[in-house]
Amino acid sequence: MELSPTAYVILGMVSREPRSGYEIKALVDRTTRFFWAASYGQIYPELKRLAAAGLVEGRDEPRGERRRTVYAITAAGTEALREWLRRPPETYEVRDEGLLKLFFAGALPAAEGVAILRDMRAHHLDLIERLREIEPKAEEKEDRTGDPYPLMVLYGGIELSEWFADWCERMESRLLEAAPTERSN
Amino acid sequence: MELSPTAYVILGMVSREPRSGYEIKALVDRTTRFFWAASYGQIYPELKRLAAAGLVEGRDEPRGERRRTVYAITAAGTEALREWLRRPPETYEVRDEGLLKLFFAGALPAAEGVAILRDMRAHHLDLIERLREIEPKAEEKEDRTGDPYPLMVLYGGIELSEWFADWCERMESRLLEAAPTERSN
DNA sequence: ACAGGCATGTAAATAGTTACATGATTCG
DNA sequence: CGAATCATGTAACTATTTACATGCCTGT
Repeated sequence: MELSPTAYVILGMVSREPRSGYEIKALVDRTTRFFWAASYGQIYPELKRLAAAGLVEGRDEPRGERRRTVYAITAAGTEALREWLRRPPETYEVRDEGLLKLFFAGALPAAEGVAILRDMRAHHLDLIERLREIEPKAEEKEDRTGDPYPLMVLYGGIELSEWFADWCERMESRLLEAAPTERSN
Repeated sequence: MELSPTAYVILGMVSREPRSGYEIKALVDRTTRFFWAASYGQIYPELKRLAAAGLVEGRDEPRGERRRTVYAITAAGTEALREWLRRPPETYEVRDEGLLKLFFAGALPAAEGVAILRDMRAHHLDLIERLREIEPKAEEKEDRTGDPYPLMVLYGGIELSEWFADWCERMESRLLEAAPTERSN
């Protein structure tokens, strides 16, 4: 049985403790979103498919009058998750409109490539800030669970963004050296 | 008129010289594919839409009996491309199944996270090699056109992959230090 | 009373890939 | 001659996002 990567995101998210679709979405938004996003439109139908396949089990756990279904992973689900984790990854995709614009920046008057690099840099700086906001929670969680991987991935994301922002800065300087703001020295 | 980023890829590709859909696809595969892919299923219909909108112009230029339509950018097309280049980028998406697996690696027995990092590292090393194969062609092209951006982006991609491969290596060592191959001191 | 968060879900639209069909040309 | 490449295109499928609908609960 072939599952989509998004199915494994869900499996992974319920593997430590049972969660509702809503909680899974919230968790994804705080964690994997940066390298693997998922929307309600995927999560709820996928939960039903996984339940039908016996990889998770839903249980009604209403809070007051508000209905709520939490899903727990089954033995078969744990097996499927591990089996996936052991297969080499297949998808590695980047869709970066900034790099795309930079690639075509030759269609613009000389100095304007610099503006693209500045936008890209600002974006990564902003991303770093948002990732740093997550940090305390992730650190606390590592202390509680002893699982080093989520924090490792978070630090990796921060470092990567720092590399990217730095690269933008270096390329900006290089462009400015090559074409010194128009009439210079 | 709102165009998709893929439309701008096409506009960018025909902005320097007229090209056929087939040539555009081949170019994309050698260049932007690494941060913005496009398939025939997108390119041919999009070329017709762009032609209908007056942003490109198709001309029949058969080679022998083999029919062939090359598309040239129009003044309006150049304007649309420049206008897009000046807008700040919107999309920045990464879909990295390796990072996803690493994130959930806690579901695996201790030592196995290392295997994921090794797979990721191998992938980036391989990517570096493929990018280096493109290098000579890109350098030669920069000499011919004087456009520094495509090569800049290519070097950026290589450096990024090098950073990534190095990070994998460092994280691998860290895991091995933390859990020295089972039963230690 | 109302805003905001909790909770589940679906319909419609958009995006994108894959596979196929067709046929010419070139090179070994 | 056959394989690879040039060349155009479409149909079917899969994935994914967005927007909406519904309704309860908590805090101000």
